[in-house]
Amino acid sequence: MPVDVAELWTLNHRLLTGVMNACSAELTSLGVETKEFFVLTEVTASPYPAELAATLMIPKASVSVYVRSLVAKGFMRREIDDADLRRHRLVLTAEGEAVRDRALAALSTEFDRRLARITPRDRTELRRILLTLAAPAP
Amino acid sequence: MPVDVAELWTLNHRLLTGVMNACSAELTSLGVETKEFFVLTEVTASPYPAELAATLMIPKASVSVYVRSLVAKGFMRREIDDADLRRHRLVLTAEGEAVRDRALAALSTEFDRRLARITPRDRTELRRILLTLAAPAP
DNA sequence: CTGAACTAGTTCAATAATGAACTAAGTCGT
DNA sequence: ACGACTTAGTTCATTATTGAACTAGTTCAG
Repeated sequence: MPVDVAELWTLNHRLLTGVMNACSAELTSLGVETKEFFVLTEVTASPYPAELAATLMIPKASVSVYVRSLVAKGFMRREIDDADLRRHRLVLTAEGEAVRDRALAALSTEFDRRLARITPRDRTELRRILLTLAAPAP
Repeated sequence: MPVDVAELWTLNHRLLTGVMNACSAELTSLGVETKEFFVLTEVTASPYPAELAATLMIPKASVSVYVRSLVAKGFMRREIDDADLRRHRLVLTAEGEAVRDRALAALSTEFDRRLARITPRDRTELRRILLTLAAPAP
């Protein structure tokens, strides 16, 4: 059976959108937008805007917007990087970490509702396969 | 090992965006936008705007926009549904089918480059798992 | 019948996303 | 230590997306 790109895309899109929609009320009450949420979860691993844009594969102009908003809400702050004055090191505030964790928990609950449909072994498989596929082109 | 929602989302996003980016030149030369492409591939299975909006999980206002553009380009046409005069049955033109197939081929080539990293059995697994996860909430 | 409630699709005004141009800082020749 | 090139980040003008209001057709209870 051939694996059809468009089908996989649609499935992925449905999965992610479905989970997101189910949690949007929760995220809204935490005061965080969908795109901002992904910045919140990645910023510790990739603490500079350019790095975030690269890992999350979103335009850096968009990262600017999300970071500005997150800073305005008090979820993170910019620090000048002593080693390279062009760079803004992004640091989560305590509130930012709390919101990230609560949002992650809400998403996980909904996602687990779906993951419950498949076996634990399948979950590990899925992660392994996606890790391989999503790696940058060689 | 816990499966982290945000991680899966990021992986998915990277995979799909990466494949799309690699093909954007091809799609552009075929005269079709990314979102429009998914409408093109789904319209045979879901020939009405409202149905498309539901399966693709995009707002119906957006479907309106994409369909308008695809019709303007001569890739599909609207027919009034005899059974329900409110409905627009969408039909691909010969050119629309040709473009869909060529776009699908381009995407598949790029996607296969990535799928080549995993075994055929894993591909089937992936599809099976996503089918289960992406089904509408019970 | 009638009209209230519903559904398909569109339009439009408002919002969100982003390419391109820009500023500032860093690096590397020579 | 200079100029040419590269990189980080922002800004802004433009385009893309979409919620909400709307039109038109359908359904169905009374």
